Amino acid sequence: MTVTRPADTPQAQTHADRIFELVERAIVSGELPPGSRLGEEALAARFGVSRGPLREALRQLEGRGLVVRTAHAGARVVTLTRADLAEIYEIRANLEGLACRLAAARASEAELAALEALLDEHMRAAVLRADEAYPQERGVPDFHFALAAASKSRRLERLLCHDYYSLVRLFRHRTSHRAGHALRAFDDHRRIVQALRERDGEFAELLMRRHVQTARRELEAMDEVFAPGETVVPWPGVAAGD
Amino acid sequence: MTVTRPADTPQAQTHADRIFELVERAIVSGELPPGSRLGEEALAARFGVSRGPLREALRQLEGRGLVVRTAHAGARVVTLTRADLAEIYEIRANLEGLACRLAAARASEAELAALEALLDEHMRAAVLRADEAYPQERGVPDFHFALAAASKSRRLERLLCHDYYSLVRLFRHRTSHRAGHALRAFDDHRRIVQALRERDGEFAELLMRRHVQTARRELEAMDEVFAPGETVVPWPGVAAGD
DNA sequence: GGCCGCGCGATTGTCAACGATCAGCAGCAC
DNA sequence: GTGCTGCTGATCGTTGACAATCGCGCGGCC
Repeated sequence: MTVTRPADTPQAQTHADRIFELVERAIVSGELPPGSRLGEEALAARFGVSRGPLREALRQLEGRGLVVRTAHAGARVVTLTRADLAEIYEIRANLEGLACRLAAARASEAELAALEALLDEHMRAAVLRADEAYPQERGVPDFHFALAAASKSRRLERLLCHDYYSLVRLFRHRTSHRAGHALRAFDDHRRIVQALRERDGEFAELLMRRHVQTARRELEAMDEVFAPGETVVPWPGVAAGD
Repeated sequence: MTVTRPADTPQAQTHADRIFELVERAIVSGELPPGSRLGEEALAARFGVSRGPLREALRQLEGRGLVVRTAHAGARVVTLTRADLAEIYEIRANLEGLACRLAAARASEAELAALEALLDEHMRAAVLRADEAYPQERGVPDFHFALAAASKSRRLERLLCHDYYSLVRLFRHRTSHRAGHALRAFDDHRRIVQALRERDGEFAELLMRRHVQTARRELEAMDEVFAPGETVVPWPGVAAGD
């Protein structure tokens, strides 16, 4: 009983894992803006570790698409273009649609009830602060996360929540999220859950695809998502190489 | 102009990148069977590098889903279960379907012609050796690769050809690929290209989904894909944890 | 005056050694 | 005989230092 569960305690995490999460959070939150250089020594000093674990974390972040590395030239935070947004949301629409289709067939009654309770909670939160965005990372779990879990496909869930959500948040982190968007999104979610209730996978998939595509169009409409100032090219030098 | 292109010469590759590819190839080819332990020192000695670059390569492989790492316990080649096969092929069917839909709308005439030429070449190769499998990694480029490229979505292409194809080959590497499968697959491919020619994205998507799902069912039918002997559980100890 | 080559600084890639942690086993108490 | 405890061997995680490479500014040359 004196054994501390290594899977639960953050102590069991190795330094590289912790640095990975910290840098990921810094990138997604905008603290490390797109295109900014990630010097190894500087980052290592900032997080109080050596360059070894940091390099491993950087490799992992590269695999997740959050940083781009060029040999002997260092790592930078990825700079996403309009084409990237279109591609990411196209893929995400399909994948989340698949999650809906699977969830309609596999979700348990308890999971459906949990989804509905989640919607109720979101509505209450949205009513409380109408000017605020749709609740995210405010302690209240995300709708898309719960839905991915209900698909009962661990790989799909990991792909959606672990790999792609960071990229999506990279786009959303500076959007002001006017209230109209939150209400429309909430309505979409409600309709999707209803389709899930009726076990109509095809319809749920269609609704989810349209929901994601709507979000894409909304994001594409605002320019401030991409460039902080007016720099269209990520950084001078290698741009169209790969 | 005297500059040797660093992106083309293999010299520009760092050790970690090279080790990554080598270990990936060893895993996919079955040289490192599923569940086998990947001791750092042994691998480092085998490839003639230190443990530093090797650890980076292992991290990258973990991110790609080819190895599983547990802190302080080492890395092992991933052992894919029947559930994994179902999940992977379900996702792949959707993604390749998406690639078809995009390719139907975006592929240039030259790309379509190249796809048809590829099919001709495949047919000739299949006719030459009817007992052989569908031509793969024999110098002749893969059909699915060309199609992913034709989708004009770099991220989708990377996801399909770079991330998921290794997993698929992990399943296929020991299947004997009887001739019937090759012929049916070739016929599927021909029909898909025809739909692409007619710019019928919906139909091409449907065909591709069924094509992948058929491959899935065929793989599920043969037991030798999963366990080399009769060990159903990957390795004793932690099994259902994650 | 403009362009080319070149050395220097900074940064990355790599290595070998140190401390930390876990699995397995011998030994002892019950 | 059985269960626990402490050790030991091996392996992983981490560190600091060394070598290789690239970008950049200076000087020389056309």
